[in-house]
Formats: sequence, structure tokens, C-alpha cells
Amino acid sequence: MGSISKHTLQRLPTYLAYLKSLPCADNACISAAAIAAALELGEVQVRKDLSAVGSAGKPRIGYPVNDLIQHLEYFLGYSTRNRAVLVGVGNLGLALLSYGGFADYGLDIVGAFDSNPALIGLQIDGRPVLSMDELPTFCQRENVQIGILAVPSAAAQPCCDALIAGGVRAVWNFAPVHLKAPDGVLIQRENMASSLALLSYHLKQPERN
Amino acid sequence: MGSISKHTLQRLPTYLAYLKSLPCADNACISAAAIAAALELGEVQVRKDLSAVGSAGKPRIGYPVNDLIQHLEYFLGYSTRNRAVLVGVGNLGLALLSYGGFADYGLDIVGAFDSNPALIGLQIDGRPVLSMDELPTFCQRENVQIGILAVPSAAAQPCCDALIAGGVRAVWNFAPVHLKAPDGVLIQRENMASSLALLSYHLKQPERN
DNA sequence: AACAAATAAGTAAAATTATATCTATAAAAA
DNA sequence: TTTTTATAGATATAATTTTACTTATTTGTT
Repeated sequence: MGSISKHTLQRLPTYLAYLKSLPCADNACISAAAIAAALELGEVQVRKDLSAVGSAGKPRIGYPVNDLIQHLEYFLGYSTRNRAVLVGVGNLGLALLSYGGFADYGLDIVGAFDSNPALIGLQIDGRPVLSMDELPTFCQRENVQIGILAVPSAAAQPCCDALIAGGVRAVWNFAPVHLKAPDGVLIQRENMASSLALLSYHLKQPERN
Repeated sequence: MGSISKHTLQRLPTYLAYLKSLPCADNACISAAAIAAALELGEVQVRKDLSAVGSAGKPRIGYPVNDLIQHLEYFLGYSTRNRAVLVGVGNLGLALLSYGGFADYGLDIVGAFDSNPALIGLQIDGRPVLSMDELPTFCQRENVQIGILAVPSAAAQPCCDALIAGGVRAVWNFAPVHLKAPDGVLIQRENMASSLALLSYHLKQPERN
């Protein structure tokens, strides 16, 4: 097993969300075929993905829904808490701070940073907005593992460096730029521009899916 | 040529953003190797991607930066305007509405919709917030092609249906659910949960990239 | 109790995508 | 003008991912 495919990993949250949306009768079971139909995926792919997380279904029965949810949540690390800081309290940054849903995924935003003096000292939903100078120290002291970058493109790389200096091991980057980081630090880009490109390209096609 | 790889399509905006970040001396040229080094990609991959959009470089010279930018912008449809509506004026929806950067990508948000009566009638940066009832009519009248979904999971499918009823041909879905749509309608999911899964999984690994 | 039907799991094949190698071309230098 | 050198473009190889197929298991039915 060891290494799991990246695409599989990206599908797992979709399975989890679907399973959670089901009316939860205890001891209910669901077949791989049913999941596949609901999510418009291949039946075999679903089985393969689920077997990768260590779940096993029973023939003629399927997978016990509650077990599967627990398996997935454990595997995805939603049960273990990850501490994060947000850098860049602009439109997007504020929205990410205010959105409470990340807690369901094990993500706790414990602080925010901005270069704008007008924002520093504020509290947003209980999280302090601090000066950029304090970033590395704060991250080390608070044992922060994840940095969320919601700053303009030009500021992204320096902010990323500051996060890494603070010991952050994973960066979630909302800026449309490529960031360089040492090995062992994961840069995950939330690429809205790429999404838009796909939309825009689709609209230019006469008739396609 | 005909069909272009999805992964290629997703990389194109990255190239474009990088090229635009360059200090623009007129008639400046850049080699595929230089782009590859800056974005930490394979040199051959860059050439292959760029040739897919119809750009040709010259040996020992590379690609003319300005031409390349224009090519990419045209190919990605950033020069042709796409009219969009936003559904769901919550934290995220507001941030998307307030963020002005989408205009650079050819996306014009011309209206917003919400089920909350307290919001209806407001103007946000010049865009009206309307009732859900008016959605299909508005989309048809205003010739809207793109719908942006920033609603809770449970509301996503009905809202998506309403958008499609209004003639929308592409949906940008921020809700963590799979949406069903007829052929010819593109559903593009902005999958934050998947991104978080990758981050969380990485942090669980002892030492990996 | 035996059989049939349905399903999961494991294995193999196909398609897609990325990487490497090679060739030809064009500009710079001698 | 000739030679050298770096680069684009094309071709081929490799790796990854998806799909198809086969096998074995388990439950429900006769």
C-alpha cells in the first residue's frame, strides 16, 4: 500500500461528503455500485479507492456506512487537529477566517497576519490579527503546521518564506503564483485561475462536455 | 490539435501569470527552459504545452514574451467577456463578489442571488442581490453563461438546476458536493476539501514531499 | 442443504499523461 | 562564409492512472 495515488486522495473527501449526506440509519450499508452511481464515477474505481484506505466491504452487503465514514475521517486526518495561520486579511482572507466549516476538516485557524497597521490588534471570531514581524515566532510558539496564503501575488513568496521560517510544513496558497519551497514542505495551490480557464475554454467550444 | 489535455489547460494560467510578472521590455524573449526553471516544471512539458496553444518559438531565441501573453490570453478567452451570476451571498459569496480580480480573467459578475430576504435588494459593488425566484429569468434576459455556486451543500443541486434552467452553460461549484447536470453543461468544482485532504495527509506522513 | 445471484477483491490490459532522447534549425562567433 | 552552440520540435519511451475482466465469497432462496 504505502503510497496512495493523488487522484484517489482527492476523491476521498467527495466520498465522505456523500456518505455523510445520507440519512443515517445505524448499521446501514451501501454498495460500491450505489456510490459510483451517485457520484457518476466508475464502480471499480470506487472499490479501488476505498480499499486503499483499508476499508473492506462484504459481498452482497456492501460497506457499512458508519464504519466507512470513520475510516475515511481517520485516514484524511479530520480527527487529528491541525493548527493553521492565515496570512492576508483581505476580502478572501476575511471570508476564510469567518467561514467556520474548516473545523470539520480538522483545521483550526489560530491566528491571522497582515501588513496593514489598521487591522493589527483586531480580533476576528476570537483569532487575533498580528503584525507580519511576529509571524515566525508565533508559528513556532503555537506549533502551527499549516499556513494559508491569501495575499497579493507579489507578496506571496516572502510570506511563504516567513511561514517556512516559522516551521510550517504545509502551505495552502490562494495566490495565482508558483511558490518555491524546500523539500518536505508541501505547497498546495488553490488555483482559481485554472478553474476559470477550464470554464472559459468550455464556453468557447461549440458543443462538448 | 482539436482536444487539449486538461492538465495542460490548467497549467496555461500559470504560464500566463508568470509571464505577466516579468519586467516587460518590449520584444523581450524567453526560452522554454527559463519558464520551466521558474515554475519548476519539465522543459519539454513547457514546450509541449505552448505548442498546443499554437505558439512557436525560435531556436536560440525562445518565445517573444508579449506575443506569448497575447496568445495565451486569447486562447484562454480572457479577452472575451463572460457574464456570470453568483448564487449564495454568505461569507464566501461576498468575498467572491467583492474581489475585483476576476475581471482580469474575462469574468463579469452581473448579479447575485440569495434566499435571505434581508439581503435582497442590496447592491454590492454595483451588482444587485435578487431573489432566487428571479434567477432563471434574469439569466436568460442578461445572457448569463456562468453560474457561481457559493451555497450550502444541501442547496447546491436545486440552485444548479435553476441556473441550468436559466440557460447557464457552465457552473463553478464551491460546495463540497457532486452535482448532476445534463451533457453540455460543465460543472467545475472548486474542491477546497480535497485540497485540505492533501495538506492533512502530507502532515501525517513522517517525511515526504 | 444446495444452488443461484450479486458483490467485493485481485489481476491484467488499455489509455492517458509525463519524461527523455534525438534531429533539425537558426543565430552568434570565428 | 563556415562553424559552433543553444534551442525548438518531433519521436519514442516510461510511468501513472483508469478501465475491464476474472475469481472467490457470502447471503438469500428454493
